[in-house]
Amino acid sequence: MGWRAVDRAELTSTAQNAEAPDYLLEDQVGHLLRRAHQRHTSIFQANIGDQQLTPLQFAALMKLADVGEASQNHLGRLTAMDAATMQGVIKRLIARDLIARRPDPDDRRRLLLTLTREGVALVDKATARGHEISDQTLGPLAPADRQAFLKLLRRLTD
Amino acid sequence: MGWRAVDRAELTSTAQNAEAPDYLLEDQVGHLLRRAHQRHTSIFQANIGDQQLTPLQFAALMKLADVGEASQNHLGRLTAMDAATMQGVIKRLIARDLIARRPDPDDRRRLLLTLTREGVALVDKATARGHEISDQTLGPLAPADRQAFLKLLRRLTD
DNA sequence: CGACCATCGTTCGTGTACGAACAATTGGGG
DNA sequence: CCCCAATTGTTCGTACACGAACGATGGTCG
Repeated sequence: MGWRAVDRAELTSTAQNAEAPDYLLEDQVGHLLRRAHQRHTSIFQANIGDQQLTPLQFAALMKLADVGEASQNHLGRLTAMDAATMQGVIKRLIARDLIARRPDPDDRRRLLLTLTREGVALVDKATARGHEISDQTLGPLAPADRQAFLKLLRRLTD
Repeated sequence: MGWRAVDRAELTSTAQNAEAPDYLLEDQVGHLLRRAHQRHTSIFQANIGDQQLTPLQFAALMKLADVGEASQNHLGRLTAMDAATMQGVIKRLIARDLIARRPDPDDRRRLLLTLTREGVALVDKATARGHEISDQTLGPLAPADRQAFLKLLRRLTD
């Protein structure tokens, strides 16, 4: 716990406002959501077992394994990425030969995405890791609280 | 609700895997945290009433108003931003003349940050907005569920 | 058919995120 | 007192995130 000495020093620093402020950052949902998400990505990186693979790339791969084939925008909606973000994610996955892209014969605007053999292999290998990551992220919660938390969290998700 | 027609089309697309996949993206904490955070930043932008002000810039301002004065790294720890991220946030706030920077006479490594008069004025104006944003983010939850949710969320926050 | 509007993929610009490396400074131990 | 480890702020590179604008294609409706 290397933070103790540091934190003690922080407290003695510049406590200008003795009165309780009317806006406490630590109590705001947005800040807590951001920090929880930060913690999750940190857990992801430490456990996914592939230094290059990011959470969004993983999400795109898993979703593609789920639906089999999809256009970029479609996959973007399924994974909650806009078209511009999708560009970069797809580009990097193609560069690693994890997915392939071919024009849709029925709609010349669309590019259909599929997993390559390497992509399928990576999905197979990483699926268990993904579950471990989710478990570890929820680790601080009592098992009985986890479903309740997920249920509430899902309501804040449009 | 302009998504209905679109969503119906999605469902008819490419349902390759009839069996239930062993990894459902929609059920993973990380994905839900990301989406909830996305929704929050969207609510923030629509309600903060300052087109240029971002959630992190707002957090830095509010925290600075709270502690009065802090070095960059110190403020970074208080707002959960690393030193590199802090660079950009501070640079933009200084460019808008919302905060000022002066060397710490007791430690020549440090740069002390304080709110300018404009910064204080903006904080005063935006505090109520901040509370509204938090309320609206928690809007989908029943009032009785909100504290329970925040309590659980706080546990996933290191 | 032809005007019109939605959708698809792309690019640009700005703003988080963060690992890594760096020079300057500080504080502590020998 | 000197050495050394830790801290501070900075820069670089990569990867999300998303608004905005764009050209190309597709479907619809008069």
